[in-house]
Amino acid sequence: MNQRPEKSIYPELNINQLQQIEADILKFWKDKAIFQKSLDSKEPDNRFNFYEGPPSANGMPGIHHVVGRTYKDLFCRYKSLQGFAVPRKGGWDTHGLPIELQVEKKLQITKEDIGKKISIEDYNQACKETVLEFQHVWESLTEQMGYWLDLENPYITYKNEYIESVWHIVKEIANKNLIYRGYTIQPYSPAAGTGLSTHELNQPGAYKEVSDTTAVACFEILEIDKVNAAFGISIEKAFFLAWTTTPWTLPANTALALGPEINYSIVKSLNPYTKEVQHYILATDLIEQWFDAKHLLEKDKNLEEKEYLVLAQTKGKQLSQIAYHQLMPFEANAPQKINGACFHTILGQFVTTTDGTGIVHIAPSFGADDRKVANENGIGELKLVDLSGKFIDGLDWLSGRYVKDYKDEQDYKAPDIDIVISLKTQGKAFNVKKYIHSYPHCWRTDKPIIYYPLDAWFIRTSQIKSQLINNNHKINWYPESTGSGRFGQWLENIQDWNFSRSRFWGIPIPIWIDESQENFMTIGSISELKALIEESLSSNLLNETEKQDNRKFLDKLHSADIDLHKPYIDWVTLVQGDKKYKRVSDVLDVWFDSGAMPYAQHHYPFSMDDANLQKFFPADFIAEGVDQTRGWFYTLHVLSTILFDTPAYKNVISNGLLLDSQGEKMSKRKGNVVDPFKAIETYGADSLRWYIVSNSAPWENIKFDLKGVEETKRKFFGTLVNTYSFFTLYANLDQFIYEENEFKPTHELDRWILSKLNSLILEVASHLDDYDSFKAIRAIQNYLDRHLSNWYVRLSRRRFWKNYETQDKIDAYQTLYLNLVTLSQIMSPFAPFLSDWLYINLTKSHHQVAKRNTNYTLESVHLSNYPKANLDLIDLELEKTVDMAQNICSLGLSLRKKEKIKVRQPLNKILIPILKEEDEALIRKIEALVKAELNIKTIDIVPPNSGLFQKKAKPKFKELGKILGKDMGKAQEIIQAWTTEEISKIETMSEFDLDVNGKTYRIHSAQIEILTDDMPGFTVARDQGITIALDLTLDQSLIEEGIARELVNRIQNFRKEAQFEVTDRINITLDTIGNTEFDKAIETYRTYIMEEVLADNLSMTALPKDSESIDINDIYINWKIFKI
RNA sequence: AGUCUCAUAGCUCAGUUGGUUAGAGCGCUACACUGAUAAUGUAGAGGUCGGCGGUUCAAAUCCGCCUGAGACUACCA
Repeated sequence: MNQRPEKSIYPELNINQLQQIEADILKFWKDKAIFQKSLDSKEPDNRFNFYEGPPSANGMPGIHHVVGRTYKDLFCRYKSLQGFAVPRKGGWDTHGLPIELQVEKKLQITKEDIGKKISIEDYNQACKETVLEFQHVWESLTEQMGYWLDLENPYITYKNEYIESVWHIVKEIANKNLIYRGYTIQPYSPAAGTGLSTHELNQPGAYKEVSDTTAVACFEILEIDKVNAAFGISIEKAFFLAWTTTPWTLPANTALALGPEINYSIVKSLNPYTKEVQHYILATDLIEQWFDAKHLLEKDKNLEEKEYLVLAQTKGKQLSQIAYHQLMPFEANAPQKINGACFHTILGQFVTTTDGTGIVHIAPSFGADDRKVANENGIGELKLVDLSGKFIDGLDWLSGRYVKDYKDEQDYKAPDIDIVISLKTQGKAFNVKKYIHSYPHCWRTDKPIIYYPLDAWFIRTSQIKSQLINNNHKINWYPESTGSGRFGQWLENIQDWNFSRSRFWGIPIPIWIDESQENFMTIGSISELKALIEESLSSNLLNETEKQDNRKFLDKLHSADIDLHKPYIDWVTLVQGDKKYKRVSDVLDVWFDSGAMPYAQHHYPFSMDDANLQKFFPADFIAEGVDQTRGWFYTLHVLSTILFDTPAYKNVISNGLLLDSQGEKMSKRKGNVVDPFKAIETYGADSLRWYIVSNSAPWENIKFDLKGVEETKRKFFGTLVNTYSFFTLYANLDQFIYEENEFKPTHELDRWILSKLNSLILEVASHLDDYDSFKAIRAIQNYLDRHLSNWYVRLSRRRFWKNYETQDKIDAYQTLYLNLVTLSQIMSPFAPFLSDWLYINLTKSHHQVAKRNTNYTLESVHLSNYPKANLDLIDLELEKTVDMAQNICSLGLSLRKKEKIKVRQPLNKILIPILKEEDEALIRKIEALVKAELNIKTIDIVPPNSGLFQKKAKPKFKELGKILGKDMGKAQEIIQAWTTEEISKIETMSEFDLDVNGKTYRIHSAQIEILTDDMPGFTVARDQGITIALDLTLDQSLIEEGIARELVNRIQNFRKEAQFEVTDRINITLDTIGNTEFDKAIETYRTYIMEEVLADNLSMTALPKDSESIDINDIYINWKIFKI
């Protein structure tokens, strides 16, 4: 062995250094602008476009953000390695409700205070300051986790350029006549005077258990003939029964809905309040809900109280379009006030018989479902409650009363009560009772909400449904099911997109509407706005204030501090023709902001023309959480379909969610959140990333457990560090430097691991091309752990120990080096830090000797090219053979274990029976390996027909199943019962007849699988078709060799404990205390022992009794060992 | 309520187009190995593949229903 050199070529590496390495590499990337170089070094038109879904930086990032970003970074780095330029512009989502709510909380105000206690200007300023409050934290996480993203020039959605692009898009959509004004039924809080988002409704505690008055109302039928016809009866008067938990909506009733396939009965009974005999229609299944079955009569008679009779039954579809009398007619809800048909029955699939009467009271302005079914049937609607929650004028005794107690009035009486009393006295109520149910409440006022029609702007997405679906088919979804299922289903049932929000902090909708509320115009750019303002100023339609405001805005436009947000934009009043246009005060849905990102991030079309945009559009790849399906994924898709009729992205991963180790969603409330910074600090970003990716496929949920990260670090990175350390230990001693051009491996192990390596290169690439990072990373793990470390290195160790330069040793170095460098490249998308460290430190030495610029002389692994598989080096036959060797060794070791014979004790031979002559050559190839690994002298191969072992046969089910069909089971029994002789006979034939259940089948021998079984007289082990037997007899020479090996082992342990250097030489004195067997063993193996332990002298002398002693197979000897 | 996903060892997960001993890692137990050593090997215990039914010669795998977990959307008259 060479002397330890002064300088190491390859620095040492320890598992505890990983965090320091990450910090060093980060600094290196920054100092040398490696990210920028990775973009610049590629052919600019060979682009792989990635879109970053903008996070909002108004809060701390969580560990789940690391998950999505790991996948984003992984595939971008991989594509970069493959030679693509992968621009990755960062972005920040800056608008939206969560931010507004956060600011309201911070300022301790509510929405109503905005514009009163605080000016919109100040409010929006506060939002702007809040929204990027945590930007530096996000940037620091991005950096620390190794997510390469252009943070220098991010797109920010509140910037004027961004807003202008969005305006352009809104105008484009308007130009296609896809924008209209309408209203939506939204949760509305009369107490707070504001609409609520579903998000607010989902606040904990928003749903409360309340006790409400419910009523079953009786709607008297007008067209009784139709009822008689449908039931085949003849009566004069009948009622539909409909149940409601909100009697106050009954004046607004305009229709009744029945289920087409539901059975309805007509029941004769007394009205419980008026005691009149009447006929009622309700769902058959629900009769017993309202009538006591024990009072059911078989035959008609004079009805007593509670008694009832079922006259006839029919399907709901027979009862459609039947007119009824209005339940509660007033002036304000007279038919002429209704903008459509009214007071007849309609059919709705949503009607169920789970509760109520199977007939649903429809008040279209107070329920989304109601409105939908009403629209479909041309039913009109009534808005009988104003925005403060009061009944409007024209409703007699109801007018002016609050629907619910919004004001905490002293003597408040719910209109519900008066309504049901009124119905009772008129014989229009069948049942009235209290009912406890959960109902949404306003989280600010604690008052019940109502569903109320509010003005809103829509994009006619339903009109472009087929385009949307068609374009969705062009997208590769990972997993596929999200695209066809969740997203596809959503598109199939698409509703028009309500893209307006009556909030303040958002992109102002660039729409101006005239006083009639019928005409509107859309502004698509700042210059257009400017021109129109100037034009409007010359019109005499504007009053002085309006002109002043316009001028004020114009001044702002000309100055540098122009801000397109509210309130400034609301100053603008426009004139066109003879009409004055005021701006719609709403802002855009934030999802519109992010969906516009492909265009707005480039300030398209103002700073980038169409031709250039096409270079960055559509995205080749995006990745976000599955919860974005109806968020970002959707709005990207809608906008690109409208603008260019193409998808906005070609490949999309919808990654799963991050749950805690119990499978529960992480939330601050539960206190089960994991701090990403802490995780990175403790285990390193590489370990964290590796854990995430190797845990499951990207689209599966992850049950996150820090213990798993630790295990990853220990298992994978520990093994990697060990393998590298092994290499450097000897490579430094021998001053090894890789020579790339002259390498022709000859050693079986070298050829094998290189074959494995090249197979790995192909396998990883093919999985990553499928966006299956999980399979890719598992392949890498398997290769490193099972093949490179635990087989190649373990078996090759002796080759590195050799004392002199041989071709074999150089080959071993070359092979291991090649594996390590290639591995650093393959794993670089997954573990960008350590892989770069490895690459840099392994290739540094190579830079000087390299004759040209190659894949191994680059500044960083991330600038290198994905290794090209050398197909010539892939030898599947060899890979299979080594698999067999591993198998044999494992079997051999298990036999030794069973027989309690240490591996250090050499044994004479093992026996391996083979079924085909050609297998012998295979085994001979790996003979040396197996012999060394199992510490045996020879391998005896037992030829097929030696009669020494038994055979077993098994049908090949896949092939024979088709032929034998039902007889398969019986055939299996027959075949497995065959004796060794019968099997041997079958083997000589290519085909034979098999009788099963009286039928004869012609079967090929190849359709039978033959296995080796027992070897009588030997202890055998069997697995995967291989059987081995171990010869356990020990002779004197084997025992002596065993002693020598034990001694070497003890001396090596001593050297280690005494912390001798690997190269230190020693002197040994031994005293066997008269044990002649030991004396003889040591004499025989003297040279072997001295070589193994680097001893210059080995003397056998008596030592003092109190000398250090050592135990070998329960025999004690004394020794003395010196370092020279 | 609708749409979708998931359910395999104590834990985290594999299991290709259905094919006969259902695998790996962790953890546990025992033994071994050890000049890569906070590493490693071998072995053991641990599974009616969520339940029921169906298709098939053959089901963890395909189909139906149910149960449980989760996501999104909507909302209960």
